[in-house]
Amino acid sequence: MPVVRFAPSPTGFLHIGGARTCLFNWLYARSTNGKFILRIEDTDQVRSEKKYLDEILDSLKWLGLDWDELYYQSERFAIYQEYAKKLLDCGKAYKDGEAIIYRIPENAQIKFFDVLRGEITIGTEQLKDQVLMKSDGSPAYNFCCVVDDALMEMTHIIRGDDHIANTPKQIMLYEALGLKPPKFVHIPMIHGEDGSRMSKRHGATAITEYRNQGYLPEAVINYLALLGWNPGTDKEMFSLKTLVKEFSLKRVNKTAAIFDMTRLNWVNGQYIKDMDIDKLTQMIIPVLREKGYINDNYDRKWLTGLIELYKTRLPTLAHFPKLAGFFFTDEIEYEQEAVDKFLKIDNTCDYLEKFAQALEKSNPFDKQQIETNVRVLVNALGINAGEMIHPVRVALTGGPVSPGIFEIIEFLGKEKSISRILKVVKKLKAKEFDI
RNA sequence: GUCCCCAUCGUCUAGUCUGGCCUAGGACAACAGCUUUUCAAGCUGUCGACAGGGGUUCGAAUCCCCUUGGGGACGCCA
Repeated sequence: MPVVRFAPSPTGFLHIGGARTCLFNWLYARSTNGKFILRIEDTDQVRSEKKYLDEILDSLKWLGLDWDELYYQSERFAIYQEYAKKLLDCGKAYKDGEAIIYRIPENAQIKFFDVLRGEITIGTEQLKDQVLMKSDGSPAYNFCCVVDDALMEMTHIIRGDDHIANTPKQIMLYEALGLKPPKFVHIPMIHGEDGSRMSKRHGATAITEYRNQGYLPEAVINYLALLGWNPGTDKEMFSLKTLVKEFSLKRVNKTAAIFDMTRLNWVNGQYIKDMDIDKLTQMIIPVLREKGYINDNYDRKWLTGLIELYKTRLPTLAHFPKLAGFFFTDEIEYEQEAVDKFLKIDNTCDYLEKFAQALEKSNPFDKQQIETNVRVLVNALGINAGEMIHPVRVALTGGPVSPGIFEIIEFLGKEKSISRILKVVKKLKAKEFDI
């Protein structure tokens, strides 16, 4: 039975690259009926923090990646000490103060087989003696990693290819301890736009940031899965469930991938567009609460309808309050450019007043009736509907872009729509828009 | 600097192992059109790549070598 692990260090947030490494391990385990172990590498007592641990665990749960067993290296120091002593006793390691150091054999070639890359060879002249146990009694990474991977009976180590250089060091320790090495699978890293390793300066790297920005876990998973893996078909929408069905290590590639936010946005938008409307509403409610746009008394049915209007326009959940904010506040910020283009036109005031009258007469106040009345008005005036609609849109929303104007008016309501239009007429007459 | 890894459209990639089906396919982006009250969505189309040079072969994106380019590792961090 395959056994794999993800081994984050709680010295920082769960990184987008770490999340993908975790995903590939998890997928391999779940697709092979194997075991997925989460091992917290908290050996650095100073830099490890509870808040990071909590954040990592939360992020994994949010992504839907569950684990079968959980270990903390900080609870296993005695084990590492014991194994270090073995190496000391047989002369393969020596003491330097309190520290225990592994002696690198001279003039040897270390070979190992990487599942993706084939055989990799490194001469031991490249390596320095390795610290096994530090002077403070804590184990060094390459050592406790080997001990744990062996004791936990890992069959495959799937990790970033930045670990290739660690592998020969670890291979030597397996051999020195008489333990059987697992198979190594070094997956490519995720890079930023400039082609270097993804880091903060490339933008958001922590999974929580994406969560806070309104990305859906399904979208993040889908996007990440296709970064370095592909199904060999044109299919590109994958749930965790379908990934489990189709994932294969054989289809993981060797080249680093550049993280493309634009594509993530597209994937996220696809999920939002196709999401169950009630579920989507449920997810947007907290976003609106946080903005102070709604409190406990809101019209759920109205809100659901409104979100329906916007769901094809949302790269992220956070875009909803940005795009539809004018429904929730009367303090409209008028974009100067839109004002200049659509409001500062000869007959605007007259048109707007007539439009308001047409709204007044709309009964019932729904988009069909509103449109009918407006079309009649437009015909009577002998103008194109657009000449009327564009100024109205700016008056109601403050900007030149929105969903269909008649829907907007229906959702805004008769009173608000009319008062906003008349307010703009007033402003125009008072020349308040002139700078 | 030393060692290691990698190399197909701007980006993610298919094709490479098992050479011919590749006048190199798909998706995102960009651009154009349809629709139309704007935007989005949707549909249609356009632009766009085998890093370079040598081999091997009847035939190379695919195999080999070199060059170049990019990345990573060289901690009592993980």
